[in-house]
Amino acid sequence: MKKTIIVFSLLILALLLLFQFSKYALISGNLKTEFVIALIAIVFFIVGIYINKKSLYKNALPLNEINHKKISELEITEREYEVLQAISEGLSNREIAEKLFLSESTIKTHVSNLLVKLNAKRRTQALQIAKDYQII
Amino acid sequence: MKKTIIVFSLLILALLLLFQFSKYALISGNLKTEFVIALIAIVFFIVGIYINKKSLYKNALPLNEINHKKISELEITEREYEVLQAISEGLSNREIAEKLFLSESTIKTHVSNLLVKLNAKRRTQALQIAKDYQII
DNA sequence: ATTGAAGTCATACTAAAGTACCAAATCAAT
DNA sequence: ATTGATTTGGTACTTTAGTATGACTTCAAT
Repeated sequence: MKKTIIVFSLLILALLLLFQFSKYALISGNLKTEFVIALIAIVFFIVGIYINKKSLYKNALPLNEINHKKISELEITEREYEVLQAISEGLSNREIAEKLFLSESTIKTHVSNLLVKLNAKRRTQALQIAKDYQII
Repeated sequence: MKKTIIVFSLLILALLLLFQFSKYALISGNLKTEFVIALIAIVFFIVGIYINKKSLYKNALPLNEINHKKISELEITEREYEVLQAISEGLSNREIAEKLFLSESTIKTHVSNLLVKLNAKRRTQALQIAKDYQII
């Protein structure tokens, strides 16, 4: 917020200077009218783009971030979450076991627990629900 | 593409008119210099915001649209695609059969064909690949 | 020191998914 | 009218997924 104030103050200051400069330049006849107009146009054009970009990236883009609150809300543990991510990669239980250096039994346990916690009947449904919650 | 050309042509035309108008206004002394400068600044400011918004929404936001080309490239049929969508909703083969008023056998056939076409070993992997291709 | 949560693994089972192969109906395009 | 792609469905089979239950270990917190 402080940063925004400073930036805008500097911006207004710069614009005032530009106004004064352009008036002086026109009156004294050192510069052509076209040039001054073009300069002003370019400066405001860039300012418009800059301000718009800032506001768009900050407000309009809800860049799907992971909802860590929801993960702990659902009481999903570290290991279970790792397994969930592996499922979303399309791995089988055996492949997940190999990836995490665990037995297939352990993966099955984790998957079962995940299904209960996500209130899902299948791993594909778990994926759909997890995406809904934005936890993957 | 045609629309873009028309819009930009009109824009350039408008700007040329503005240039001429401002030059005339300044020379004839009907308007104050500040007013003309402010007018130009505002116009270009708005144009800057407008152009930037357009380009941002079209380029920076990969607003996950479905890649229909890829679907036909993979030779995925209508029915198969319906089944793929149902899988992504987390449905079982039996549930998909009920939803589409088909037998479970038929769904299994479609799923098998989908797995071949998507080069996947499992339905979860099919989902991951389909998302990669942006076809779901 | 005890408790409780997390993680690991096994057995035995049922359910669902997936494969292979075949057969038949539909339907648009030549 | 025939062809070829799509769609539907069946049987028989193998593989994978998921459940239920129990046991053991670790490790942080009381």
